[in-house]
Amino acid sequence: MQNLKRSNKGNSLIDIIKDFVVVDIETTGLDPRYDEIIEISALKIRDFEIVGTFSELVKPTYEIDEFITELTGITNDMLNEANEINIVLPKFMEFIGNDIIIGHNVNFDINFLYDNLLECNENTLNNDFIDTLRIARRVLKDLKHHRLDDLTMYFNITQRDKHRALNDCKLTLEVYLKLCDVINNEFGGIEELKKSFKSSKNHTYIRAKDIVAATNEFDEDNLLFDANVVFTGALEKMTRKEAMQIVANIGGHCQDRVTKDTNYLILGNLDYAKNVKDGKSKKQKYAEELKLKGQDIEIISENVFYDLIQK
DNA sequence: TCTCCTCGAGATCT
DNA sequence: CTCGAGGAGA
Repeated sequence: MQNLKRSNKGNSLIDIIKDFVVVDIETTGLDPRYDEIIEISALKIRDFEIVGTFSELVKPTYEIDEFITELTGITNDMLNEANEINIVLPKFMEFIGNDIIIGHNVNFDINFLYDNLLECNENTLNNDFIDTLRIARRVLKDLKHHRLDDLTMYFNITQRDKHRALNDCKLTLEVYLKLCDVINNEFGGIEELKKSFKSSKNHTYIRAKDIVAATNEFDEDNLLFDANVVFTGALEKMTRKEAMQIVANIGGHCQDRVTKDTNYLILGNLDYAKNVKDGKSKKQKYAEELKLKGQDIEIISENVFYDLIQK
């Protein structure tokens, strides 16, 4: 594709700070190369309080489409009266100064601003920034989604109907303050959070031995009871982890790989695995080999597995 | 068995 | 970026 380096762009920080600016923009789409900024807003924060507000519509080169009007409530009529980007940007830059920028998925906003600034022949946008999305994903691991709407819902903050930049700044500010509370009260403090980002070995590997049965009441008639079970490939209806939990609850024993004790190999979808050439993983090949030698091992499809766990 | 590497998919912003 | 797969090497 394209090699957009954006040199001198600021660094992504993980921190609790009391002085900063919250930034949000509205655009005509998601791609900075083709889409335009139609609104820029910012809040200046000192000692966790709002001390200044910036909010301006920006007149784009092309008319905006219905989808964006529906999403934001911004119309072409409103934009016709607005200033163009080369007028608004310098004022915005003066407003934010050297402050650290906070935003939700803030790279989106910064990349748009950075590229537009470059086109207007201004300086580069080199402020450091803090991304509430990045922090939320780390400290609220149990949440399935971390969109701004999900977080305002989670924290019982007012819901938004349309996407307007200034309102979204205010919501992002509240989310950031709530996240700071979570970091302090539940995560063990900001240093603990920083540490969790520093250690590069955050990649968690699901190990069969980590799955323990949630019950002692086993159905001893189930074929999977006391059987050794291995999965290969991705299942359609659930994750590997969920499937292993079900097996454990039936009284089966999950393994990470096929061994001489394995009784069932369950085949998921291997399409995604580029290094599996002929459609069979190493687990499957080894299982077939063992079966030929007379081992009590069944190679079953995902659907047969679902039948087995029904009973 | 344990640790690390690679790769694809999905998430998030409008 | 983060997660969850397969796989290599010690």
